[in-house]
Amino acid sequence: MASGIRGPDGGGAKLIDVARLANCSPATASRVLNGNPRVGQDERERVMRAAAELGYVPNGSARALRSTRSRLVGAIIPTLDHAIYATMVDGLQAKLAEKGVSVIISTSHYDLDLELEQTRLLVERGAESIVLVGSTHSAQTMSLLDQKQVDYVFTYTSSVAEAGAAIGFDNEKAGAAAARFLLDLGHKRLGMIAGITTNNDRAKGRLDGFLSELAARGLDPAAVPVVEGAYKVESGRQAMRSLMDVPQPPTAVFCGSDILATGAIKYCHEQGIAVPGEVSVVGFDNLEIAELTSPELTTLEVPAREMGNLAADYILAPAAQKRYLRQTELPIRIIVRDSTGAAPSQAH
Amino acid sequence: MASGIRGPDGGGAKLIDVARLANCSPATASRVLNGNPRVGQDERERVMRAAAELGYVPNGSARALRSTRSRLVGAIIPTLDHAIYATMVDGLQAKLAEKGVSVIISTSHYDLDLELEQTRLLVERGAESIVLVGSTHSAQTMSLLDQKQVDYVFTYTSSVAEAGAAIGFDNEKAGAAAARFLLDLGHKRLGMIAGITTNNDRAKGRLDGFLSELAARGLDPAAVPVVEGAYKVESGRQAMRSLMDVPQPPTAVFCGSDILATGAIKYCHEQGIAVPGEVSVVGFDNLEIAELTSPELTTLEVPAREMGNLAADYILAPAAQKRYLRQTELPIRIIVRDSTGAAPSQAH
DNA sequence: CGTTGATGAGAAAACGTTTTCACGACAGAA
DNA sequence: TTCTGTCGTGAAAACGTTTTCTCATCAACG
Repeated sequence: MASGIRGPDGGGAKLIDVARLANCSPATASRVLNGNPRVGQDERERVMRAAAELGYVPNGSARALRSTRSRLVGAIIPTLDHAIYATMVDGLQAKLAEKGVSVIISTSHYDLDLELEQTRLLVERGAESIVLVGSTHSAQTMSLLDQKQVDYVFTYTSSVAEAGAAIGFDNEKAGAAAARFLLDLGHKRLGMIAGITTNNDRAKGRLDGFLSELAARGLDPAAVPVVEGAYKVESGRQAMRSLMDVPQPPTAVFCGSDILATGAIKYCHEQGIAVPGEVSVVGFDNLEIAELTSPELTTLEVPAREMGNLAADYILAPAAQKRYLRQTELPIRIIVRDSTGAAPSQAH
Repeated sequence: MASGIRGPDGGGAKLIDVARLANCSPATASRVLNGNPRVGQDERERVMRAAAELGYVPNGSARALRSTRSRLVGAIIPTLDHAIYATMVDGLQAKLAEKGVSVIISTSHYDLDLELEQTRLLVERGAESIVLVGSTHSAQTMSLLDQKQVDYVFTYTSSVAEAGAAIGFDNEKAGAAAARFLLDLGHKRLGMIAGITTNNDRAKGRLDGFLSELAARGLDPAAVPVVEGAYKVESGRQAMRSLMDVPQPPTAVFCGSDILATGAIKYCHEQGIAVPGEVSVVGFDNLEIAELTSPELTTLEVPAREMGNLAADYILAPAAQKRYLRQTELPIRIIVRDSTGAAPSQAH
């Protein structure tokens, strides 16, 4: 009881215990542990040894409180159940972990009010930056971030806000690229299975880009059948049915996600509709499953991991460099496989 | 400059600002905001109004420091790139978020030393509980958790440590169930494509369970061909080749993951090997892709989301109840689809 | 030899909460 | 009336760091 020093068994040695054992002040111990160079060689070694001996683990809350740097980043994504988001977070986390920054994750389920709540919680936790998906967010969310001076990054989009960054791609260009690809194959009757566009600028962008490219090529966008569906195989299947079960079905269908495309192809199999013989199908995302369907899926590649990596780079960049990184538009490649082909010659 | 109160524009109103505006002490303001009932109705309302007006967001670091409760949980998984883990985390996060608890995520890439490092970081951040995958962890990791009194939960396993909890299933039983299923179909020549078993008690358990069930049924486990592969489609494909490209190939192959099984089936397609005509294939996980292969995949269902949910329940449970929840073994269902069938009649 | 500047170290304040303690008011019991 | 107990409130300590001062010491310089 004589000594106030808690042993390694005590549940938690504190900085002052390290200092005592190293025979120096807490200030010096702190400097050593934070790599501050203004400290002598012998002190440094004594402190390091003491810290190791006590199994010292700093208290992050105290550190964050005093230094106002939490080394915490928040990420709010719609769901982890979709590989496209999980992979982005994986890339984000991997890059940040290298620099000792941790990621708090939360899911919004495409609900902007929930997103606001999650944002508030992340700000409360001291997140220094927050990664968001897309560019559509509630005004309150944005003003909260603004007010609390929390840096933020939009992903999966290239449209940047006044502040913050956008690391992603242009969904409209992507939709247009899909249209162009199918038109160049000679298709005249096109359709689209889009993701739910409500509060989802990515799904909306792909749809808009697709339709305006068709318009630019002289087709009437109003005549193009469009069905929206949640990102589930089954909704892709049903959407395909409503698209195909008409007198003059489309000869090419662009899907806002590989999941939807997979469902669409599944429906074709069931109905004996030849892909790409009767109908070409284009997906979006280039998930692992795109290589598993038969025929293998033509799709647009989304650089999910790369967005995560680049978001991390932006977050870690010194303030001076941020302005050069804040708007990063990644190219979208089209991966041509076997689910697309030339338009069938007029059958009807 | 007269007032010390920072407006909502100031970047951050503090508790004392709220108190001033509400004309009370910080102590009272704190009590109100934490739902402490011992405070008058009128005070309560004044504080709530003041907090709302200032857009007050508490400082989590200060709160955690003083109260020693961070409301933070850590999760260390091998990778987010595998749906089985991403879904578990999704389930975990969803349940915890309901109670205002945040999840810090980090990935170990199946490396126990990396895991130790991540653990240290999570402890430093003040994580009150840590969710781990499997039951194989470095001694240092376990002693660190023990020493710092951090509660922990193993998942994807049913083997519990001295302390902490295990929420999962018995991988050996699962492997045995797969063996039994195939044996009952009349198969005599079995093979297995396992995940990498190094440092992976789940992969090892499935393999062990599979082999010992075969032994129990009179087959020689040493004669059963086993190939290990990383959880990639391509390694499943290659593994299947080395299994099938022999004089007397197995008539049934158990794969430690649907990903591997998918690769196996892909190889069979390429080689014109009939599934399940010539060889039956069983997967593991019941991923979404199990319904997308042709034939659709027979597989063992892993309750990933449920494990996440139950881990959250355990973490949130009051200490008194924890002992009843700490060992939860979930049943493993076998989902019979079309990739399995009776053993072919002797051909050779 | 006195002055200056750089260097290494410690004392103490500060970060923004929560919590303990103490106190006054007020109600009910004696 | 006086005592006892409950209730609502505030003052101040405490949480474990980092950071700002301040102060020696010592080398270099004029």
